Formats: sequence, structure tokens, C-alpha cells
Amino acid sequence: MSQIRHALTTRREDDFAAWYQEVISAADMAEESGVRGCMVIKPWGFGIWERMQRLLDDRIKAAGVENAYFPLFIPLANFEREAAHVEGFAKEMAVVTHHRLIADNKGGLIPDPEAKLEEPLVVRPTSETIIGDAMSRWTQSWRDLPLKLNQWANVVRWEMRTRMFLRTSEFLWQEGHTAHENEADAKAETMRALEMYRAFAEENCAIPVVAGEKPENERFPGAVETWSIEAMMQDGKALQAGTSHYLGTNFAQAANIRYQDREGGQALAHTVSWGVSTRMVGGLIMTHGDDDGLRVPPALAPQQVVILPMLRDKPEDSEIIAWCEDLRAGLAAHHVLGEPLRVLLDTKPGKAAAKRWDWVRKGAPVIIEVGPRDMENGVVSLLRRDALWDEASGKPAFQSPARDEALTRVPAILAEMQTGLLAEARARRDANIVRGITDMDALAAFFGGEAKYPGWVEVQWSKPTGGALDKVVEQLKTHRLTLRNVPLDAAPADGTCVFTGEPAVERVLVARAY
RNA sequence: CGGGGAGUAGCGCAGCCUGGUAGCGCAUCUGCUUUGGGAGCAGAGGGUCGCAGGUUCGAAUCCUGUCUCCCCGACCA
Repeated sequence: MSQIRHALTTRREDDFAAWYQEVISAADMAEESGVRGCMVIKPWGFGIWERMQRLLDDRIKAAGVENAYFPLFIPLANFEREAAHVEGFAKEMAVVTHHRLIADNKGGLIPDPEAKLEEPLVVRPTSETIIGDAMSRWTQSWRDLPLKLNQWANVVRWEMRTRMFLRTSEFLWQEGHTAHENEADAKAETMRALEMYRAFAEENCAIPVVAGEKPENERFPGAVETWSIEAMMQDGKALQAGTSHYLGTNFAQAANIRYQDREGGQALAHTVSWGVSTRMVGGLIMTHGDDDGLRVPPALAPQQVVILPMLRDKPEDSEIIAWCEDLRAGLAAHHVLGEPLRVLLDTKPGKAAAKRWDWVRKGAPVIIEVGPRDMENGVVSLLRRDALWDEASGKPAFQSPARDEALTRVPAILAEMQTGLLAEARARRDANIVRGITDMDALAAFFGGEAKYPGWVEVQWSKPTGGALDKVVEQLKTHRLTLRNVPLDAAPADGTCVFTGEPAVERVLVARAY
């Protein structure tokens, strides 16, 4: 009710962009660094990313992909080989030109003109070219294929406009790179990675996504096909949360990735690349955050349960701490979502009631407070982050299970929260995808209407290409709209194209996007 | 990169127009009181006012440049 005193000062409905930034600072996830577009990821934010890494890495390895590491610097000549790739990235490259600094006689330092690199090195914006170079050496025979590699790395893209986690100049990601004997195998890998991302997003991050193929104009530079998972944020905008590209033989040609095939001839490998980045953390915030801060799905929470002893600088404090430590150990012995429970006993100074709100803002799934009276009665005071408020009283909705009951109730709550957050986000997403719009005017009216946060529209279209597609994109741009993807599970087309009036061949999602 | 806004204590802000070497709230520290729900009172610490030049006896304040952030656009795996 209106009596509720939320843990944040900005509400989502008032200013979504300001709210997003407040969550990041209030949850202590990251801060500005002073370098354009670069951020410091703080322990709680990085802890969430580490959980994402762990869960996705398990999936990557389960698919028979091996981790490796390739250099940050790419020789310019190496990068220049694939024309479309160059054209796509040239405008946002960081370039290293010198290898030494000298005093400028004004107390500062400048690059030493004598130490200019003969060939500039570009800082990787992605690693297709340098990994392709390695693949050309590693694939001699069809027996070397498929070659499946992945690396966890940082990349740099000099973006014009940056936003914490969503688009930073430097970001962290994994990039999978695989080489195959033929198109069929490569396309199968492209789809395997896409499905892996869908499962990761939904099962681990509790973020519902739509998997589908990007239209031609949204393809990765140098790709034959680009597939994505798209997530709907609470403001109705779309976030591309992961991509998988079938690269054909484009990069194989550029890097000379050849092998001797089963007939003894020389053949070009078909390559695939796929990536998920720290952008997913931004997606997590905008999917699960609320007016009290972040809500971290249990699978991703660095700490799933935080125990706050109510200490009062009295002799009995040590008893309470001992009791809480015993509770912590008891909980940590349980498993949930296939892993031991992650439980933190927070004994830092400060009153439990004040520290509670820090953990609420950070989004710890379960907060347990223990005072002398709880200890005496053998109960705990338990707060669920996904059911924080008692609407009637406007106060936090504490439960008081017996200590032993809490040991079994907490894992159940965490499991329930994991599926509950996904269900909640999915219901919101499904309620905000509109179908049945059949002309451009209605489309424009939908996005230009009263709704503060319009969602997505799925329309039928004739899949124009080249100049005809450019016209559609231009038309959409006047309404700040973009084509997201053609959902894999969309119904078949049975009408006419919203843009061209021609017979439709498939359905495509239209939305505002990050 | 274009238009607009902003950078003053950890956070949020006032002061700037009409130059005279900083102030408020929250947070922090100390003490006392309080003690089951985001404590109260009193006191204290903390800032080369984003950075660099310039004008001036004197610059947070005026001028120039520059960096960073936010919003809108353009751009964008």
C-alpha cells in the first residue's frame, strides 16, 4: 500500500533509466571508473557474473567445447582479411600504436615517437579473426573437425553511447568458436548454441527469451545467419541477450581454414561463433529488479541466504552468534538446484534492522534475522525477497518457522523462487506481446499510444531483402522501432506483409530496443 | 559524433547571477540513552569545489580549453 517505504528512492514507473542506475549503485554492483564507458564491477555484481560464468561454462563443456585463450591484441593485417567484418567494426576500434612512453618535459608522459609499432595492433572487439588464424593451423584433416573452442575474455568496442552493463566500451563475455566439415554440421552447432543460451537464460537466470533469426540488416558483420535470444525488459524494450552466428565459409576463406576432406581433396571449413556477455547482468536487473532494488534468482545469487544476528553489545551476543553459526552450518549442509546452499552469516557491525535493507537492495533471496527471543523460542524470522511486503500492514512480511523447519523450508523456498521469478517474468512478457496488427498505421499507433511502456508486436511480413528491407528499417526508425528476430516457434504466416502488402512468409518481432 | 543538462565530503544537494579561500541532509566516528524491527540526543572527523590554463590583490563563483556522467538523436555485435 502507499504506506510502504521502499528501499529505493526512484520507482520504475517514474523514471526507468534513473531507477536502473539507482539499483546498480544501491545494490553495490558497479561504479563509474573515470574512463569513458568503462566500469568497475564490484564484488556483488561480479559475484553474480561469476555465477553466470559457472553455470554457462558447465553447459559449454557439457557440449564438448574446450576452453582456451587467445591474445587481446590482433595484428591489423590479420583483422583486415574479412571485408564485411572490417566494415562492421572499423568505426569502433581501439588501436595500439606505440610500445613506450617518454617524458614530455612538462612533467607528463607521451608515446615515444621512436617507439612506434611497425604494424598497429587492434584491441579485440571479438576474436573471429585471430581464432580463425589459429584454426587454419589446427585443422589439417577432416579428422580434426569439428573443432570446438570457447574463451572467456574481455573485448573492447568504442561505443558512442554507453550504459552500465548494457553497453560498455570494455565488456566481459564468452565467445565460442567452432569449425565444421560442412554446412549442416555448422548450422546444427549454431542452433545448439542458441538452445543452450535459451536454457541458460530461462533456467539459470529466470529470464524468459524468444529465440529466433535476426533479419539480414541485424546480422553480425561477416555472418551468413545470425540468431539471437531476445528478452523483454520491464519497460517493454527488447534486449538482445545472446547471439549465435553461422559464418559459412567467409572467415575460413579469409583465414584459410582448410582441411583435407574424406575424399582427399581440400575443403574450406564452415565456422560458427556465439557469445553471451556481462550485458546479461543488465538484463537481470531490468527483468527482476523492483522498487526495493535487485532480486537475484537463487541460482545466480552469490549468497542465497543471509543470516543477520540481532546484536546489542551485550554478553548474550556471543550466544546468538554461536546459535546463528550453527544455523548457517545446518543450512549449508542442504542442497538446492543441485548445489550446496550458499549461506552467509553477516556479523559485520550494525543493527540487523538496518543491515537488512542493504541485503534487500542487493536482492539476497532469503534473509533470516535472529534475536534473543527467537533463540529462546527456537524459531527464526525469515523474509523472502520475492514476497517482501505485507500489503495490509505495509511492513516486511516476516515468517517465523521453527529453527529445524527452516532448514527444510529454505531450500524449498529457493527452488520455488527460481521458478516463480521466471513465471512472473514470462507472464509479463506474454501479456505484452501483441499479435494481429496488420498495417503500419496501427503499428505506429500502438507504439505512439498512451501506454508508457508498450511491449512488442509480432507482425507478418514478406521478409524483404536488400533495398526493400532498408526501406522497412527506415520506416520503423521514424518510430524508434527495430526488427528483433523471427521467432523459431512463431505460427506460420497466413496473411499479408505489414510493410509491403505482399503475401507474408513469416512473423517477425518489432520493438524498441536497448 | 550533434543537441540539451550536470560534475562541490561516501551518497543526495545548496552556494555561482551580484568573486572575499565552503555549507545542509543522509552516511561515518565518539559518548550517552534506547533495544524485535530502516533508533534518539550531543559532539566530532572528512572536500586542492572534475582537470588545466586565463582574468584578478583575491576564483567553487568570471573567461577558454579539456575529461567524465545523464537525457534525446545519430551510430551500433
